[in-house]
Amino acid sequence: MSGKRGLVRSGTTVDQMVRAIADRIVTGYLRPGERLDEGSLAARFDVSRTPVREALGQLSAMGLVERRPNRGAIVAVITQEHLASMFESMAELEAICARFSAERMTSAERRSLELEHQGSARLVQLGAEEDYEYFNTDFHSRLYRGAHSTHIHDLTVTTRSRLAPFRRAQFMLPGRLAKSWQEHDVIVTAIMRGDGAAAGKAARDHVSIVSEASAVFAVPNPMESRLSLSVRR
Amino acid sequence: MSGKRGLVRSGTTVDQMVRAIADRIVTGYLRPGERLDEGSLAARFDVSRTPVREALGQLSAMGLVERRPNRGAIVAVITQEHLASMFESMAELEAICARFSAERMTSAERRSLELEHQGSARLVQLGAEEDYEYFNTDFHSRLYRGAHSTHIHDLTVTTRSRLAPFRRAQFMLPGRLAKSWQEHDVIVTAIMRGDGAAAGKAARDHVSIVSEASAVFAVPNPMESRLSLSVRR
DNA sequence: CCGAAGGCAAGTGCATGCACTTTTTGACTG
DNA sequence: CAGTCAAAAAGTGCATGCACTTGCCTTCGG
Repeated sequence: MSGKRGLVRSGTTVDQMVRAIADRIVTGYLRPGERLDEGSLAARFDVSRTPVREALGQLSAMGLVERRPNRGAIVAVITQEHLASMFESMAELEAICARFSAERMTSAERRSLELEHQGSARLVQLGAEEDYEYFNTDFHSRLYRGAHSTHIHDLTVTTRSRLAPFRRAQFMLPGRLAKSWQEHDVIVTAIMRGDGAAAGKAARDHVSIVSEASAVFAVPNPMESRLSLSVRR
Repeated sequence: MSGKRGLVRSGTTVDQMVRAIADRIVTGYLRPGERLDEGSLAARFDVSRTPVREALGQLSAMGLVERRPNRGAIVAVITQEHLASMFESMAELEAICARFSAERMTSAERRSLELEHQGSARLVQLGAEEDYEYFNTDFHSRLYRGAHSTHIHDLTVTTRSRLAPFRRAQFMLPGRLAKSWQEHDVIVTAIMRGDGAAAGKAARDHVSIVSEASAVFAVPNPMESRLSLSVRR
């Protein structure tokens, strides 16, 4: 090995590669359809191709990249249809989490949720988009954890991360912050009074609205992004 | 390479390994906690360690195996708690599929579902456990597909496969076949009349019952299965 | 007889190399 | 000048090798 790795964090090299690549995909730095060349990635991270290959395999198992035998890997291309399906699933998963949260959250969790939610009102007034986005992620995480079910939690988190590249679009819409807060408010209120059905419905509606906002920005046709990559080279 | 592989089916070597190992885990041939030695697996399938490692990585990403850095891989050990969480998720996912099926199945799908379901009554009368199990898998697959949502379908299928090792126990209970058929019947009836809510509830209840039946057979403590492996060597 | 230290065997983690497949390129032909 | 074909280039798939880590077992001091 050529000494210590460049950007070491923790875990094995493969784990680091998985995180590094997943990060770049989820944040949109690597675009759907973009070619993932083993050699280049290996050079880029200063490792051999072996761990890169393993990382790509795992990412492919997670659905973040697509692997065509003998023809390399690309960042997973998501069709309009599949995207809709993922948002739909997300809405259902959030609904489940909200419902369970309403039924199962400890009083400490409830207090904390409400407190944070009320605090976020300030961010809306200030129009602090970025801070609100940060809070928003936290808010949803609380719901996932509040369901007190590790597997539901995992399914939801994974689905959410796969949707991440498509969510960024939503905040470009005017008045989005206030709207989002209102929707959160309905969810929180339902949870506070232990009304699972209402919390579930509110959460589902919340996601559905985000979904509609994002759909507009989705890639209409896989071909497009596939073409764009040749430019990059 | 040492000529053609022993048990070739299709795809790359790694894919075959993933399927082969996943199969052995899901069917219970490999037991939770059992050691997965790279060298032995490589010898067993007559490949080098490289594809075995990749396969284990992917299986770990899928949650079927657990990898401890520098300390090898074992078949994922599922705690009582996590198992409960998975059954719970499964119930919710099945509920979603049933609800969507009730709302979205084409008339051809409905007809076919009902036909197959009615046909399975014979298997119950005959007490054909194995055949019924085969039909049962098919029945549920129809519901998953009937939801017309690829992502929900995927989530459900993966969760189901992870639960597979724990489901085998259910048919040991007497009168299980008739009970299962009755439960299916409620689901089918609700789907036929397009009643999503009823179909969802029925499907959820159906899984919950299986869950209770299986829980009894689950490993009470991870330690136990971890110990059993040393015997096998 | 118990426990710590050290060495050994087994096994993992990654780099490298070679065979094979796909893609590209460029000369040649109709 | 477009189309075809072959050879080179690029890139993937797997095997092999070596360094390192872990767990075990021996050995020695207490």
